Amino acid sequence: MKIYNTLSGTKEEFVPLKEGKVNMYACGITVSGEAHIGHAYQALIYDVIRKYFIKKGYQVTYARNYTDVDDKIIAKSNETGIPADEYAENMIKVIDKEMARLKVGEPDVWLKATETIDDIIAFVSGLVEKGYAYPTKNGDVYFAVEKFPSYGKLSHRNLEDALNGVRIDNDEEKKNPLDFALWKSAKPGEPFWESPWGKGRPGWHIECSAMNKKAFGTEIDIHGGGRDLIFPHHENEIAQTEAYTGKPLAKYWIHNGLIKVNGQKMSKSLGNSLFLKDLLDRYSPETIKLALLSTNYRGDINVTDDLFPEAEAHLLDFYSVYKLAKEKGVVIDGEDKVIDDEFNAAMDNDFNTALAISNLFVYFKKIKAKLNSGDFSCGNTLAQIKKTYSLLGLFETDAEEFIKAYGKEEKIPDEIVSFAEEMQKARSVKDYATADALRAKITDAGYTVKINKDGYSIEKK
RNA sequence: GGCGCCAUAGCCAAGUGGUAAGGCACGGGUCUGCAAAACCCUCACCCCCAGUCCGAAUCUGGGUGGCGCCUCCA
Repeated sequence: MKIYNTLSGTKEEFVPLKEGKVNMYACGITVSGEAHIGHAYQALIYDVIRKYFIKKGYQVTYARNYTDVDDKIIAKSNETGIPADEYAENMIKVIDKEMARLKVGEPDVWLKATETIDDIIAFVSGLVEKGYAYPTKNGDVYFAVEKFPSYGKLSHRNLEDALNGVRIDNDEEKKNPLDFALWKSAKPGEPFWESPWGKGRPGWHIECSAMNKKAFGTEIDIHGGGRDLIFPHHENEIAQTEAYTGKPLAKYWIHNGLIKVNGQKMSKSLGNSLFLKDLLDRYSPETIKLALLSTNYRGDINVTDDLFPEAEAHLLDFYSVYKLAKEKGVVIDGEDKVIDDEFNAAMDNDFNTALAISNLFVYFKKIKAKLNSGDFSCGNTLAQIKKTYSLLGLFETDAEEFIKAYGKEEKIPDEIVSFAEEMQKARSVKDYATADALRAKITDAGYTVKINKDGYSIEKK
């Protein structure tokens, strides 16, 4: 099994720290707003990865966090008048609900920054004691990057490189512009906790280090997150944890690509964020998953107008094969080892869900051909596809239900049906002028009539 | 400016040494009064240059182009 490790920049054979066990951690959401498609993508990927490890027989512990105290949350709190902790708590509930709607599995361990404050303070104290961090007279505590020689090893930049890019105004109290806050003193009106350095709250990076330590102790197998977190977030996590524990934070670092919308980065300032809620209102959860998993997790996904509609059309097509098989009396049961083997082979190569999904088209094409030629020996294959691809969250709906819910066959108004009936009558007596006129009426009303061997069908356009 | 990632047909997208999966679109065909749908078929030497090798989309070097990060970000 191969995994691309950001740390080495190569695909590596996966060897767990402890045989048969996988400890993984993924950086979750800062709950200053609702979940967007990028959050969903990230949550989905690590859930799939977790499930695959379980399938391979590993005992997996998967931890995820919520950052529930930060500048943006405080800003939102001031904006809305809702206390910051309450705002964060509500947002977590909303996000959890949406993720559940998408049917993304929950991690084994949920962590929240505000529930880890004691650990964070102990962590920061330890770093100060060891000389890796220093408090300022304002009550802030900074990590001294120069004290950590391998700073930059994840993002592959050295201190000089990184320094080169610094472009923000810096706190004069900092010894090095790259030093980052472990603890921030509270300004009037901000939420705070008592600490050896006065009233304050944790910096972003230290939360993850402390939560990781809380959940797993020292070194973990896999640490994941969005690619935008490599620098500085994950770089800083490494510095903190390794300075403190003297041991590597994680053996494998994996990073998923980001979502773009029509070629542009999704951002608040551009106003082009796609919220999970809106997508779920328009498409089935399986559609969203199929679309997102059709690209390797490391690549960016460019969401264009037809990405989701196309995925939904594919799913409808797949489900229609199940429906057809059922109608032909095929008993969907049994095993097909080839399907599962091919799936595993794809996933063993850095979780290649894109390849696994493209295989589906080949399978269904063959099954369809079989069914149409009167060969009904595909019940085992159909059963296996359901079983194997449930790992990606696909084919978990009853075929008829799915088609009913997301297909184009909606209730057709009686008027339209009667037009179609008349049209058929006209056609039977070769009165094509009348037939065409009726067809035009139906089309104008927003429907399409399809003539086929057995009669006709009407679809909404 | 620094660092990183990427570059495969009109579009999306697999493929890490042996002569290019899959999807969408296009084109052709079967069917059809017409049309739609369905089904079948067709469609790329892999950004450029040089090198390594019997052999490279796949490895090395150099270009060119795009993106990301360096400020909060999944």
